[in-house]
Amino acid sequence: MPTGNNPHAENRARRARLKSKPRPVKRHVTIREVAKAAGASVSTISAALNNSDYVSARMRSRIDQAVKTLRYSPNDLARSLRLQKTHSIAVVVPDLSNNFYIELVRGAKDYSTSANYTVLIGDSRESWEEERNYLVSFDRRRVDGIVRVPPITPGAEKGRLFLGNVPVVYADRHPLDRDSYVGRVGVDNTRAAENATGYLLSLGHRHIGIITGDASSGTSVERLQGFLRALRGAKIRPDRSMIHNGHNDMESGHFHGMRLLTSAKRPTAIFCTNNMMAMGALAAIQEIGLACPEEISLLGFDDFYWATLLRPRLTVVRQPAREIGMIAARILIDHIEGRLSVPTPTLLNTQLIVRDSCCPPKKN
Amino acid sequence: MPTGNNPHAENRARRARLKSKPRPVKRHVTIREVAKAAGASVSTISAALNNSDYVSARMRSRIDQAVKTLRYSPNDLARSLRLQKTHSIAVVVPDLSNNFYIELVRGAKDYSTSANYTVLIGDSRESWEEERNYLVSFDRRRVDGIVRVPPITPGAEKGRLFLGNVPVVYADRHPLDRDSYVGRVGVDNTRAAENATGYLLSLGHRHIGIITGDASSGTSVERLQGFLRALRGAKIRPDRSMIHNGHNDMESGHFHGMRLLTSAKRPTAIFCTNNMMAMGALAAIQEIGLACPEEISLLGFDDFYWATLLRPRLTVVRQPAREIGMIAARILIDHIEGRLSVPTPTLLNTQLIVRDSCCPPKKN
DNA sequence: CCAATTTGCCGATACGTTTCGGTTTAATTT
DNA sequence: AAATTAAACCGAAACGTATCGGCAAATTGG
Repeated sequence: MPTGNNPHAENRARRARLKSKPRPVKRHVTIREVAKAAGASVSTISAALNNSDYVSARMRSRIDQAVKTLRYSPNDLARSLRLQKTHSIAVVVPDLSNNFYIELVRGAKDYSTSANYTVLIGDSRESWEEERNYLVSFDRRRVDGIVRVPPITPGAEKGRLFLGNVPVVYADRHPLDRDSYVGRVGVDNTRAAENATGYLLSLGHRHIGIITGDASSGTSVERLQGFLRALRGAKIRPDRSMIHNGHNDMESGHFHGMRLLTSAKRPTAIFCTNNMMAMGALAAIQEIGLACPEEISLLGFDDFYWATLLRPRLTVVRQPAREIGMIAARILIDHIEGRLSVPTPTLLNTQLIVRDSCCPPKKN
Repeated sequence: MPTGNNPHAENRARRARLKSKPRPVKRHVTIREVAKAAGASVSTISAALNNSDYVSARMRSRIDQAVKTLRYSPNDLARSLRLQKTHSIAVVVPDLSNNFYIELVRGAKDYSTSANYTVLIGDSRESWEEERNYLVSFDRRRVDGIVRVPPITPGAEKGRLFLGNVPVVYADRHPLDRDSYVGRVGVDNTRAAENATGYLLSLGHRHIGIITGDASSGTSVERLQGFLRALRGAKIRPDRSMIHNGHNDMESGHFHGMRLLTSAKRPTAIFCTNNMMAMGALAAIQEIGLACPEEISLLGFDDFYWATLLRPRLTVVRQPAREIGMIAARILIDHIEGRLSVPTPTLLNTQLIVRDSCCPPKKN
């Protein structure tokens, strides 16, 4: 029995009022109704459901029964509100149609699941505005942390959004300027690009074009630097006209591929710093009707499951996408749960997957 | 000033207690602190933020000020709890690495955004268990509705989960048994498959293999039926050994492609009822070293952006993936907001995209 | 057999919002 | 000038859950 003066009438009245306006179809069953059905108090139900505390076997089975017949589904909104914790993280990537990010997301998801966290996915499509929308939305949802792969586009991130106090770990890409984060995981881009370029050099190429991402991204810059370093190592003066900045999508790979292939001094090889641009460049090659690799070698970054279906089968630098996602999630969750660590960048190894799209240049 | 007896001490104490255990790093700014900073009451802040009600220009600017300096970010958990509405829907698809579903998700997302709804993405990877996890998780999050593309696998959905009262619309695939839903959108699979098969017949093929999905899916069944109907229309007895059931992934496309291609009476054409299996079959063709399309024609279902990069460029039945997602979201949201409609299936048009992977069979 | 534990359960409170009904002050009407 | 109305704001009560201190009853120890 309620101890105070009877609040039932009031409750009823308020409820009716609330209902009157937008007329929600059907209410969800609450823990209170379970309590009534099981002849127990709300707190007991709660205790039983979070199987902690003392609750007798008899009571527990009565509760299970009630839960089942009422089809009770706990309200995570209320739960998270009370707990001041959602047990969820967000992963925001720039392009879900890029298989690399799917793998990354899946890695993050799998780790999170094993750590009892839920994952929310954002797909910013290389747009700062879209990404911002996702970030504020996730922030308002009070995710416990965010794995972020920011867009790369000129114009950069204007306004510099501040997410409350949500910890962020950067994966794959990272911003150039000092941004606060609790972790960062990716690959040693400079070394990977240097090695890859070295491979082309070893085949005998001296005139190599590169299609890389925008210079506002640390990742793109590093890959370009690796490229340049390899050239310098081989005593080759980099040719300004051989360096093109794309947007990490197929279209700009195609566009800049076209420009490279139709330029006065056509390169004998093209290095693309991500998979989408490599595909775009391949499209350009096919369109012009050049024989690949005989007339033009093509080297990509990121592997993808249909790379072997292409003709020629694409030679690429493989990044461990799945691991990047897993480790990003791990670092993030470790931080959330107070297992601190210094935010030193975690760098994973890349691997050059040699297939058919590169060969020595034709002598002329 | 508080009117009752001073509750501050108590609050402080409880807060300390709450904090003591897992030690949350830093609390979020609440509307109450904004109220204090702006010298207004909580209800006024709320009114201002949801720019409704009467709030003077002066007050509004004071509030804006406070919001900005405090970096206030409203708590959507509390908001949704109070509102009994999350303004979000979930989209659960079976395979995010299949570009078809990315497009579908993006369509749903774009429509939802325009209707002021947020989208949560689930990727069940063709696993009933995974899908179930997503569904109950989204249900507990109290999404307002779900766009569902269930997995296709033998073993089917055991236990038949009941999501509270969350409205569901099926997209692309739909279950065979009577399941309750508020809408369903896809294509006329039977007709699409019949037309596609008709195209192969018109090229002169009489011996056609098909790789389709599991028979537990209405969609797969319909596509198979369309195939059979076309054969019957051409007075051809379907050959049981030409019909293979895969799992809608590349691996099974490869597997069954192999079996078809190495069978005693090799077909002159193969029809795959989704894009992943088409790619798998192509891999098999390449592996065996058959000339496509001269020795074996290949026809796929679903278009994808790199279909023209493959050699031969793939001929496919294109489904309007993006539209399917958009319309699914529209139907769902219409339902949520009480704009009712009869749950009659919405069928969109497919289109046969003729490229290079089909040609008349060789005379022998 | 009584005191001290332990076991099993319950009531009340707070998490951060929104909303409804009031209340005060200012503006308008009679 | 008094009475009505409008404008601008506020207090309190939920939304559904978890937790903490209490309180009986059952169990134990001496």
